[in-house]
Amino acid sequence: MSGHAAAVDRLRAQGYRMTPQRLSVLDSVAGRSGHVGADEVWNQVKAQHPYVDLATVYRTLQLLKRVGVVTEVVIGNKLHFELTDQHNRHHHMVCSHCDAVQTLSPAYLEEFNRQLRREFGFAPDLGNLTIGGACAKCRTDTPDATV
Amino acid sequence: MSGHAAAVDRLRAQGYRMTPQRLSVLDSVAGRSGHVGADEVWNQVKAQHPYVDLATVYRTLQLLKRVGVVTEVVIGNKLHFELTDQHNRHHHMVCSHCDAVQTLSPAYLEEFNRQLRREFGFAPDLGNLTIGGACAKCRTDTPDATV
DNA sequence: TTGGCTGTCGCAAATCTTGGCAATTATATG
DNA sequence: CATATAATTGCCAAGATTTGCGACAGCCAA
Repeated sequence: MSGHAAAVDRLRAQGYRMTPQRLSVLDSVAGRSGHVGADEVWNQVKAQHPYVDLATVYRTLQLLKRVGVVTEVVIGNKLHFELTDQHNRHHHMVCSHCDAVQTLSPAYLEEFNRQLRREFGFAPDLGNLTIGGACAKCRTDTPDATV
Repeated sequence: MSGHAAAVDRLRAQGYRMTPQRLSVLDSVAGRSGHVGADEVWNQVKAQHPYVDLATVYRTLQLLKRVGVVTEVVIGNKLHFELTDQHNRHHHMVCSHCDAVQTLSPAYLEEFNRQLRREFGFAPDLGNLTIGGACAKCRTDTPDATV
């Protein structure tokens, strides 16, 4: 729970408040090693605070994302969230056939990132990047990938 | 309209049928230079075939996407579609503040694409890539981008 | 302390998207 | 050209996510 002090600071710094509901949502996301869906979070949160509304969970997840505490990952067509880990940043490669997720080191995109900023003034939020495609196992029946 | 012969062939080749509804949806997407939302497509389709259901539009768009005739682009939290243009492939940079969309040449990602295949056996579907971030105009208040 | 300002919450309604199912229709075949 | 059959549609409803709103609580100024 002490690990949440940083999150509280981050909220405060931007004029937001830490509430029991938000703490509970944060706990839920932090309690998993991988990604969590909003519905899973809700279920866990309700165990502690049965009255919490699903809308609050969604709002909270978006808020935590906005202040950089959690990272959003699009898997299939559901949103998942994971704790933002400054020391182990990574992207995601999601197989569109089997929904398997692999992580990818940011090193692979550094040059790309620089180019976008230099040439377009566009600051990509690559903490948020999810690359769809076919994983090694599912490659067989996939037509030529487009670049 | 003659351009749709290719689309019909593509459907046929995979055992699908061409129907008036589908033709109408295709017309609607083809009639715009940029992206179209499902609701916009629906409105246009209804002008020709008033009885067409929105679900049919969604289903058709997904179908056309599956056979490679249209490309799906996630903008804000809505799905948009555009005609797949083999001769002018591009990616999208979407500003998460103002939802502005810029296109990006695939050239920027060729090396990245090769790397992913070589090192992970992962075939990214980069025809579908959408990069979130902050555009030049909205950059000011954005915290440091993460890579 | 008293107000007032602002952030939050729960609830309900709205928005976007997908799925089930019976009726309809495109297409190959005779 | 009529027929069989499997794909497709419309309609309905549910799922997933977002938004508007009234009520309430914390915090700062006077």
